[in-house]
Order: sequence, then C-alpha cells, then structure tokens
Amino acid sequence: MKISELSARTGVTIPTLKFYLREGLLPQGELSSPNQADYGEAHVRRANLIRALREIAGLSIARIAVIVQALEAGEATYEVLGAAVDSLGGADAGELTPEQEAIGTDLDIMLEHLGLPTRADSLARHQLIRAFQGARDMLFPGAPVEMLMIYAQPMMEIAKYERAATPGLFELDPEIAIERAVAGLALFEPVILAFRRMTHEAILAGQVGEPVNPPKEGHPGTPAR
Amino acid sequence: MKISELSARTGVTIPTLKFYLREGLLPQGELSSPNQADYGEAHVRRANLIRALREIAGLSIARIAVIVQALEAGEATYEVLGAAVDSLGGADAGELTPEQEAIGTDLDIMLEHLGLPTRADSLARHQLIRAFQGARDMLFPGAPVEMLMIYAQPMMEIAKYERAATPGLFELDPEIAIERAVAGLALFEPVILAFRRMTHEAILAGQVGEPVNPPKEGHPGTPAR
DNA sequence: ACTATCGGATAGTGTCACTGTCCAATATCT
DNA sequence: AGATATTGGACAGTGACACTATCCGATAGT
Repeated sequence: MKISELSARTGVTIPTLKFYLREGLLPQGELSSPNQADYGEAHVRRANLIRALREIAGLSIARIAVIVQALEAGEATYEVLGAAVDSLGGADAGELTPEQEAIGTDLDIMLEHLGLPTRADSLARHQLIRAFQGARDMLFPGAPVEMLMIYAQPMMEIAKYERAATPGLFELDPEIAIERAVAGLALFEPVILAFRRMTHEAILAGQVGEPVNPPKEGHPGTPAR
Repeated sequence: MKISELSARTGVTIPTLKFYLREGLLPQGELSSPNQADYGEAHVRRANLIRALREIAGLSIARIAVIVQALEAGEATYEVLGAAVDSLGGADAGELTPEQEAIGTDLDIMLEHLGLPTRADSLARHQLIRAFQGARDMLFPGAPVEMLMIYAQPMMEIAKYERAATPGLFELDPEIAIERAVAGLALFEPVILAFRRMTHEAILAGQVGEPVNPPKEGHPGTPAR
C-alpha cells in the first residue's frame, strides 16, 4: 500500500506520516522504485500505536522513539515492556539525592514484602521515589513509605487481573503481542485515573460513602468490603 | 517577605515567579510602595502547589490557571475539586461523536450501579469515554464498558481509603483544605501508575504470579484474595 | 550618597510536534 | 502516447508553550 492509503487507513495525515518516517517511529516502506514505497499491515498497526501513545497516553515523540527502537531491535518482550515502563510517566535518569536514596532503601524493603521485584536500573522506581517524595513533602511530611501500601496492593491486583484477562497473548506473533502489551499498559492509565478522580469528586460532593447499590456480583475486582 | 525571599523559600527563580504573577497563577503581593510588594505564607504554599502540579502531575500552565482561578474565586470546595478533576488528564470540552455518546449511555448505567454519580458537564466523564474508546478499539474491539469494572472498583476503594486517611481535612482553613485536596488528587497519580507498571513488568519477567510472601495483614487495601 | 534590589513591562529563547513547499521521478488514466 | 496526479525525499516554516533576559525608573538598606 502507498502512503496515501496508509494515511486513509490510519487517519494520520501524509505530512505527519512522513515526519514519523523521518524520526524513525515508523519503519521505512519497501522501495519498489526510487520514488515508490510499499507499506504493509505492520505499518498500519505501528501508526495506530504511535497515535494512541501520543494522544491517549500523552507520550512525547522522543519517548515513543525509545519504545519503538526497543520493539525494532527485536528485543525480548520484557525488555521492550521495560523500555515502555521507563518511558511512561516521564522521568529522566538523573541521580537521586541522598534523601531520595534513603526513600529508595525503604521502598525496596516494602517491594520485597509485596513480592514485587524491581530491576536495579528501573526508571519506574526512580519515578516512584520522586513522586512519593513530592507528594509526601507537600501533604504528609515524615510519612513512611508504608503509606503506599494502600496503592500498591490494589494496583498489583489490577495488573494481575489484566494479565489474566489476556490469556492467549503469547500465542500471537511476538511483535503483535508486544505492541498489545505496551498499548495496554499505556492506554488504560487515563481510565484508571479517571475513576479515582470521579470518586473523589463524588465523595467531596457528599454523594458517595459506602456504595448506594451493592456492587454487582460476579465481576472481578476488589471484592465488596 | 520580598520576592527574593519567596524565591529562596520555594526554589523557584525570580523570573519564573514574575511569570506566574503575570499569568495570575500567583496572587499579587501587597504593595507597600510603588515598587515594593509583600508576599506571605499563602504565596509560598501557592508556589509549591504550582510547581508540584507542573512537575509532578505534568499540568500545563493554562490548566493550573483554571484550578487557581477556581481557588481564587473562593468557590465551594467541591467546585474547585471539580475544576481540578476536569483539568487533570488533559481532555478538552469538544463534542462527543455519536459512537462516544453511546458508550456514555452504557457508562452512566454502570456508574449508577457503582453508586458513583457524575456531573452532567463532567469532563472526567468525557475523558473516560474517549480513553476507553481508544483502548478498546485498539485492544478489545467490541468489548462492553463492563470490562471497566476491574478498574472502577479498586479505584473507588483507593479513593475511599484516601479520604478516610485525612479525617481532619475540613477542620483546616478552607483554602488550605482545598489546596491539599487538589494536591493529593494530582500528586499521587504517578505513584498509582508506577505500581501498575512495575507489576506488569514483573509479571512479564515471570517473577510475579501470586505474591511470594503473603501480603501483610492489617493494611488497608484490597484484601488478600 | 551610593549600591543593591525591587516591581513591572517588553522582548527574546529553546523545544516540541507538526505543516508547507518544492522537486524530479514515476504511476495512472484516457 | 500524452496529460495529470501522486510519490518519496529534503528542508524550511509555524504556532504553542514555558520560561528567560533585559531594561527601566523607584526605592531600601548602609
């Protein structure tokens, strides 16, 4: 397929597709003549992934490039997902202050209790440390990392449910599997945050304490009470 | 205090403070003479709030301005929090497509089951609809909104625990209470997302299925199993 | 008196994510 | 075959954004 068809299939304009090609987000098409290239389904999927990561997850082109390069390098699935995890949430690799290192030490203990191992070079860990420090200093000075348990346990549950909800993932083409894993990681983040925000708004409006109607049965999720 | 001291207290440079004053994010100081203004503790708190919303929550100046103007107008607490909820997550007020309206109808039913009322003009609802549509179309075409139950219930639980963890909130100066509520809403978002990302990475690395160590007892959060 | 700092106004900077224009070389239609 | 449209590629331009820099005349502190 030619670029105009790729544009029509994805809803991305031709100049923008050319920009993505230049930036290496989209692999080059196969040249059939000096000025004719052929694009395939992989390009359609990739273009959709890029748009989703940009518009829904809000990632910068530079961060998407990191993820895409990991994908492109044909790295092991968990390495690509590691790149995605590091890119989401937008922290850089700067050094931690001594105070942040101390938080990190406590955090590692908590993570071990939770059975949640962490790469030594995990940027997500840095992001977590910095975000916790910022939130704590502003809102709960001196609070220990254990206060994060109220977040860690439900989020781990969510992740496990999500994994359980996509059982056949690795029977797919590995490239597709990785793209789906990355997309799932990024695209449900706004959904998750929206529920928390809406709940807080409702609580403050005095409209939610305990649920008015008991939660439906049979749904996965946090068991009622 | 003068601007240089405000700068020293908050770590924000003087040109940036001047910029925030120009943009109306920071209220003007009290002029004691044509070229001397006096800033107080409220300015320190406000500057810290602005930096936190910018750097940790990643909000744009324009969105912070909306929140601050609601604060400034002395509106009721839940209205200010509503402005914050609408500003976080970065959706604009554009119209929904018919397909999105249909999702919205289903969503409203689900929210009612959950006992989670929603403002008619809630931008968070729009954000949720759009994010769900994007994620669904890319990953689970045709899936019903009920799939969001696995997110809704844990997030509602988290919000309720958070509220329970700050019992004295409204015995504070209302302005401080609102600032804390807004900050808490925004600043823990990266924390929440980090735990989900880290868990997915660990699951994919094959290191997490059921927790290696049983969760500690006595912690709030999703009960173990 | 004199240096430093002040508030305020205006202009400039760097980054980001596109977007526009131009070109010669095909492709496609008639 | 000829006319028209489209292609890939290079490169310049745009508009939004979040600051920074510079200048000014007026005070504050010593």
